[in-house]
Amino acid sequence: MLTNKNWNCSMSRVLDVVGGKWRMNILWVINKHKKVRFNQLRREVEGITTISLTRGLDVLIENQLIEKYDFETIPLHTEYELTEKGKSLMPILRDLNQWGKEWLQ
Amino acid sequence: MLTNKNWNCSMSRVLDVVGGKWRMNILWVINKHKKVRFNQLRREVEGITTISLTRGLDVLIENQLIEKYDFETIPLHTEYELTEKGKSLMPILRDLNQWGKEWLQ
DNA sequence: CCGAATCCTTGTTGATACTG
DNA sequence: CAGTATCAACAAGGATTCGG
Repeated sequence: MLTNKNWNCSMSRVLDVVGGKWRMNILWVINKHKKVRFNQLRREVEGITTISLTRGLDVLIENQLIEKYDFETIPLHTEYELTEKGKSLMPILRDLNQWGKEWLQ
Repeated sequence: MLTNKNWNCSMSRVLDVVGGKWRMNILWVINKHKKVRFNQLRREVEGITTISLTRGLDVLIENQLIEKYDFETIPLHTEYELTEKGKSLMPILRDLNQWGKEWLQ
């Protein structure tokens, strides 16, 4: 998404990680539940499709904001959970959300 | 960009406004100068082209985060400045930037 | 149940050239 | 100086189908 490395602030990297259409919302819902399974996530992030959810989770895992736990059972069972890094972003997400409520009706 | 209206938080609208590739950086530079002209902005937002700058400014003006002042002289002279709404976002941008520095090397 | 693979549509960004 | 017009390239998102 973003490639320019010469900026004088870290905003570009931040948006690389959480700037997509769904990613902040995915984080939001995971945070609400602490641990959450794939299909529950899909139900609660309203409007998301399985592929967008998969891609969003992939990016968040790559950047270590969340962790995936794979129980190798049949049927499959996976859980997603915030890492410390992910948790450290939540206060800012709350502020952003609050700002949106106050200023964007 | 974003169209889903049913989310249980305002994140989607926030990203509509400031989620683009350059927009937070444009805000950042405008804030640094208080008032700034087009070409100065283009020089300081490193890597941006005139068209991307124009588009970014348009979105920010539409959403009333910045204001444009047009001095109808020859040669042309314009200035951009943050509105109260734009200023109200700056603390959060600072936090995001700081988070990026701490967690994304 | 939890996804991956494929194919397709749309949105975003950019290069270049040009204008009042 | 401060943009616009046009065209091109690519990334993001989505529908559907398939598999362990």
